[in-house]
Amino acid sequence: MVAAEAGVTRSTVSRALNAERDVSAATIAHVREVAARMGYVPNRAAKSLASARSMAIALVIPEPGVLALADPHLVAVMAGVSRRIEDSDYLLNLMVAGDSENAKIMRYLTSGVVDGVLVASQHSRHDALLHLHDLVPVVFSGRPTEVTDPPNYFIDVDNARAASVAANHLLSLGRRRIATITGPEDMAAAGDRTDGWRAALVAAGLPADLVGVGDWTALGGAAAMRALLEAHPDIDGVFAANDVMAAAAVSVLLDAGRSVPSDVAVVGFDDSSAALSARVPLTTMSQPSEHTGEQMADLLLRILAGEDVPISTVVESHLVRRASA
Amino acid sequence: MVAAEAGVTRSTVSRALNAERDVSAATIAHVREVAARMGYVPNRAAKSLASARSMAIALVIPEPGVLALADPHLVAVMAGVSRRIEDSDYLLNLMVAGDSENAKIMRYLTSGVVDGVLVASQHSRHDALLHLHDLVPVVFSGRPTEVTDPPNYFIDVDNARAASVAANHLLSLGRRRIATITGPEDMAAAGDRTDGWRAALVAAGLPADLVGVGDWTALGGAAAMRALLEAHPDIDGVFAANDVMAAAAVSVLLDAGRSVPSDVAVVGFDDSSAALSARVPLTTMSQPSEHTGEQMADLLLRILAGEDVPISTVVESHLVRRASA
DNA sequence: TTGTAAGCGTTATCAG
DNA sequence: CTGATAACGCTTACAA
Repeated sequence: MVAAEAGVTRSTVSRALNAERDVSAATIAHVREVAARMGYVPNRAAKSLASARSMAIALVIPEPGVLALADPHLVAVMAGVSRRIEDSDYLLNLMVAGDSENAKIMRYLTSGVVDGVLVASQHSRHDALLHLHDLVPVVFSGRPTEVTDPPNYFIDVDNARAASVAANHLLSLGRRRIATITGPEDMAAAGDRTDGWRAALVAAGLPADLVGVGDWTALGGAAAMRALLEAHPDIDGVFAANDVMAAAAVSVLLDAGRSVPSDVAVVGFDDSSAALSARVPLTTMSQPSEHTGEQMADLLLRILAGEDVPISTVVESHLVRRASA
Repeated sequence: MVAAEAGVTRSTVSRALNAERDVSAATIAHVREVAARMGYVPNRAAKSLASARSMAIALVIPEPGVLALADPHLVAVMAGVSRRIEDSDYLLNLMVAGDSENAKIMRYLTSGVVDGVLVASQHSRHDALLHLHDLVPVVFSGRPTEVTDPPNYFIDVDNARAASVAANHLLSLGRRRIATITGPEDMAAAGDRTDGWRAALVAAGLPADLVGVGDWTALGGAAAMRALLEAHPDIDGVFAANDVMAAAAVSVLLDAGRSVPSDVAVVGFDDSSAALSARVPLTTMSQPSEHTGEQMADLLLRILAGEDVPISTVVESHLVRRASA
């Protein structure tokens, strides 16, 4: 460590640069001055090897790149995480994990380069992530697909309840043939929303038979809507599990000559930017996406600091009325 | 290293796990079997400290989080990078760098945790990145704002030429009051596009006075369009420096009662997803965004492998005609 | 408050 | 082909 040319030993330099304690103020100032002048940057690998901490946190998005980043909810979660981590001492590593490189990522996450892991949007096919917490603290956004023995920390809305609220709103509008466009079947949040929608219809004495499986994307949502409409032209209400699919559904409906909301009322989920840029502004279930991200980061930071935190945190969701329903 | 319990020394384990050479096939098989059984994951910090390589690459997006991820061009670049890196031995670290944490990021990039850096969307206010290549190989997407002494590697379209093509297309449509909505003034690509637009108008003997400054975002594009329209109601053509702003401009025009393209013709840039989801499908200058990402990654990988590569790589752009012009 | 010295978990050099 | 042994650059008791 060349900075020892400041007239002191490496230990002192280390202390001056990090601890701020057990060193005289004068030494601190001097060492820092010299370090700055020499453009010294501590080697992070050596640092974490010696201290057994990396001061880095990984945010894992287990989705093929492009897909994930087209989802405003996920992007907002990322922004929240990023903001909260920024003003901590930790550094954020964003990893968009396509299916292929899952093993690679797992190896990375367990190799000691990160002190904690944040997982957004977990699918059941990525169940390795569920057991990652044996080796490093993990916080999920969205209920994990499986309850593990030491349970996983997570932040989520009450998806089933929120979906029921959405379905009930459509019912209160007098709709009787209410379909749902779901998220991917291997995600807990998606399943919960479908369950909530079904419960509301059943409670109203209606059959819950109109289900189109989507995948959060506009393409998937449009395809589901088209199939639904063709098989059941009498549809008069749609609850889509996110705004992106809802917006796509609105497009399909309009193109098919139906008016929204008079012929078919549509409710989305997320209250994301997609809700406002849809051809008909969407009525939707709000979800504090960015706040969720901040909460995830905050929780992890606290776990890392040794605090005790609750396993699950429920964030609020409520109906936001706009033009589509 | 517990795996030494396989009956050999650490050295042999290391060789068996990495090199595949200087070890007998039998030993390799045995060691790997034991390692797998024990769930052994090499410590990455120790590894890079000893080998002086991290096998990681950083992709830096020097934009405040949300902004960047709302830009389909950037997202596509990211996807391309990600794809190319995935099937290399390197690991990708995505860092969205808000203004605040610039120093933090610079320290990270120079601390030896990454072997190379990819920079998307560089602004002149982030000029520290321009000199990063003294310490670690760097490849930019988009011409850097400044020519440094050892020059920086970059991939870009010929922005000025492409902008001229766009402006000339509007001219060929008989438009005479052609405005431009620019990108942020501190980005080279944005400036080049404005220059190209200006050159075309001047060559046609027209004044190039209608300039609205945008920032790549829908909000910025809409604001610029509104201001332009108010100050110059006679506008009959608009060249927006990206599709997102072009789409926003179309919205503003329609809401102001102008029809597109009859009253005002609009040309965008990128040929991104935004071009198709605009209220009037956009005529735009294509840019192979995802390919650009792949090229960036490829170039860096080759530099890392010790190959000689060209400083600048120009990718193709051409006019894509749709409804808006 | 500062120095000394022992690691941290790997790779790499050099013998054997 | 394999085993010792010395780094890698830093932190951290433990002494001084």
